[in-house]
Amino acid sequence: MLQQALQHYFGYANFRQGQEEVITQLLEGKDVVALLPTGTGKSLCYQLTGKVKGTPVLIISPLLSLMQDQVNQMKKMGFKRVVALNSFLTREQFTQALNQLPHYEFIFTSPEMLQNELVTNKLRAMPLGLIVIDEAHCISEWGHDFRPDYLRLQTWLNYYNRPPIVALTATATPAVIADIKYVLQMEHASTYIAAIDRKEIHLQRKWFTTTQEKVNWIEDYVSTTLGPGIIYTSSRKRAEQLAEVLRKWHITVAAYHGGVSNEDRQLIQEQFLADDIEWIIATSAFGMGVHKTNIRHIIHETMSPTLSSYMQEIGRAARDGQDALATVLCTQTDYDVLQFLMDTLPSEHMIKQYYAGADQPLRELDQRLLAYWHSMYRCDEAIHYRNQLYLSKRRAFDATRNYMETSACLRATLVQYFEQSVQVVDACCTNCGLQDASFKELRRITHLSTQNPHWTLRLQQMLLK
DNA sequence: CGCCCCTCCTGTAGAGGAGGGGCGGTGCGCTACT
Repeated sequence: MLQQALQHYFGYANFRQGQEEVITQLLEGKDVVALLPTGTGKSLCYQLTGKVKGTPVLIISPLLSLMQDQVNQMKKMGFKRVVALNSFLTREQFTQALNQLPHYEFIFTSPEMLQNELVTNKLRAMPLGLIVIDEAHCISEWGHDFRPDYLRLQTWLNYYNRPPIVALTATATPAVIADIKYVLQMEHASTYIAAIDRKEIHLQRKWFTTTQEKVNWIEDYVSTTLGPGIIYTSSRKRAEQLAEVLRKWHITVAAYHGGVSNEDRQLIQEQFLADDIEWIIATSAFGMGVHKTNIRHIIHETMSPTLSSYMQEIGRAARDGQDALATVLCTQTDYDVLQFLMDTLPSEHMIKQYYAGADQPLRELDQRLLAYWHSMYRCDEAIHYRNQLYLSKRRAFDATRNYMETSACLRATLVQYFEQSVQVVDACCTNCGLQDASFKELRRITHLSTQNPHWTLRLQQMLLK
């Protein structure tokens, strides 16, 4: 029966890993948290459920660009009644979309938009068949210290007769899954968890004494190695600087970060997808919704603050199943940068001042978090919450530090953070006999993507060194 | 931590160095202004 629906609406004969299990549970009216690897068709889970139930589906998505992509993709597939309710719409378009909301089969929106009373009233008045939280790890990753509207979902979803919820993600620790269930008010949800280990991604770690040595290494490596690849940096400025350095080698690169305009970001992403840009130098802004299959290298100029974000960032490589190399470059001073990036919570003093109504200069982010806490907690509760949050960030940081220092298998260290087991393969990482950036290893990795005509040129450059 | 920007100092004119201070990452929607 479900198989027939799959054939009828999508033209596929068989389900992929996890899809049938998730859809079956949803059709039985259960809530589901599904950790499915990227590229296994997460969106089919809610698309087919919506079609079978014949009632509108609400999809809560973290990025406007992601919504736009999915709407376009669904329209291409022949779904006509699809809308993205967000700030891209003009006032007129917005009013019109709102008035016709019950006529749509799939409604995409942001957690922020759900704080709009008109939107909420409209959605409550219509018979939703399913609520989807796309990229659900954002609840945990962003909700607590960046986008509190993710946590406001807890209140929003608490209404009589709400439809089943499915939370979809590709990367989540058991703690994050517990947090997702708590915020979404679905403690009894079924959980589908796929293995997250990606043995085709080899892990390399390199230590340096100065930042300049890292830059030299990157210059040397990228100028002799074919992409496509992504270099993650810890600041916008450094991304721009590195891009500048690499341009001197006539490599097609682009810097991508929060300071780049929306139009340029879209252009860069399209060019990267089309192999017109070979290397992207980016902050953590880059990656979500990038469905490029042949990424061969992920280099971290500075380690990600958490192993969850590291896993997500390297997980963008090798979606075609061929080998890829993820390299993290480390110096002692990185710890301070990482700690700085984690220690951004409002202080206890700020909380007390805020609750006392005292005038104090606040950064916009602190203002936002304090306003949220004030709406939810008493002063002592807010302080307690803040300190708990600090401790959990501390623990996450300790795990990151351990990855940077351990002499154990890097893959095992990473996968164990997600409380899963690992299948160690030969030369899986620096600590298991992977050749570090020796000439031979470079050539082997380079050899994996030889379709690019520049390849022979690059080889000559390497041989001349 | 390391970096960049700003101010101050020097000693009478201008630029360059010292030193203090702040910043560093992720996005939505809205409003006021061009």
